[in-house]
Amino acid sequence: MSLKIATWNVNSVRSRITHLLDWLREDAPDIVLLQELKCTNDVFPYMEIEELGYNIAVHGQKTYNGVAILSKYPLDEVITGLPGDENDLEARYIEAVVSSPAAVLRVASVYVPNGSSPDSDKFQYKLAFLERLYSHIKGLLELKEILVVGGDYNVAPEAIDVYAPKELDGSICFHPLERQALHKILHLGIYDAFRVANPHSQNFSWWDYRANSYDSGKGMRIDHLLLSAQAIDIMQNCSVVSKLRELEKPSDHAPVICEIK
DNA sequence: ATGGTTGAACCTCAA
Repeated sequence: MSLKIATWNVNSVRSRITHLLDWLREDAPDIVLLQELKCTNDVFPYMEIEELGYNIAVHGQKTYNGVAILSKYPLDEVITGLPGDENDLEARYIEAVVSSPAAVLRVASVYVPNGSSPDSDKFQYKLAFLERLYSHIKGLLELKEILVVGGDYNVAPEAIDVYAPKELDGSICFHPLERQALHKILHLGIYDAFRVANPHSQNFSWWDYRANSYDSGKGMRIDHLLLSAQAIDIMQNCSVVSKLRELEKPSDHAPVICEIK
């Protein structure tokens, strides 16, 4: 008995619904963490996804952001919004407990702010968000559960995770301050599933729509599945589902998927 | 390449 858990920034769930349904049928992930729904809860395409056997928890927002959890097993204890700032109303975090026959686990879907440019206010919001995520994950890890915090972190952890590390050093998604903030989260003792499963592979999860980036291999690995010790120790594999970036009208992100025993 | 593309909603913003 194993569980497939994936994260995917869909860049509008309504624009990507055909790709999403085809992929759910083909790869049959048990749990999917979605980001950038770009819609409110009332227009989320519940019916088509439920027909494939998924339970759904959505934290939507008009136009921007929006996160969801799809699960073949029941979802309980749903939390929406990242704790730590009651003035932050952006829909960038949802968490739930999944009860599968094999195990009970806690999962979260997170959409870290892009940050725009390192000299902008949005970058300060990104750093503050990562600090709040640090505090929240610190608390979750004390529960000593099987925990998966997956999403679009908008940060590439290491040089191998970007196409041109020297050229990109200091630019958005690869600035020392945001990398430090992500490393601080990892140093709590939560593990980057892709890097644990593939210590030396260069596989990106996002490619800019512009300048033919996908075909020229200019991407970054900014989508991550972070697993607690209880989860990483039973992980079997982790990979990027690049084929979804090759379809007509793709998301600019490809899913990342792992399997736990 | 101070460009380039995409999506949502409005003709601009965020990514």
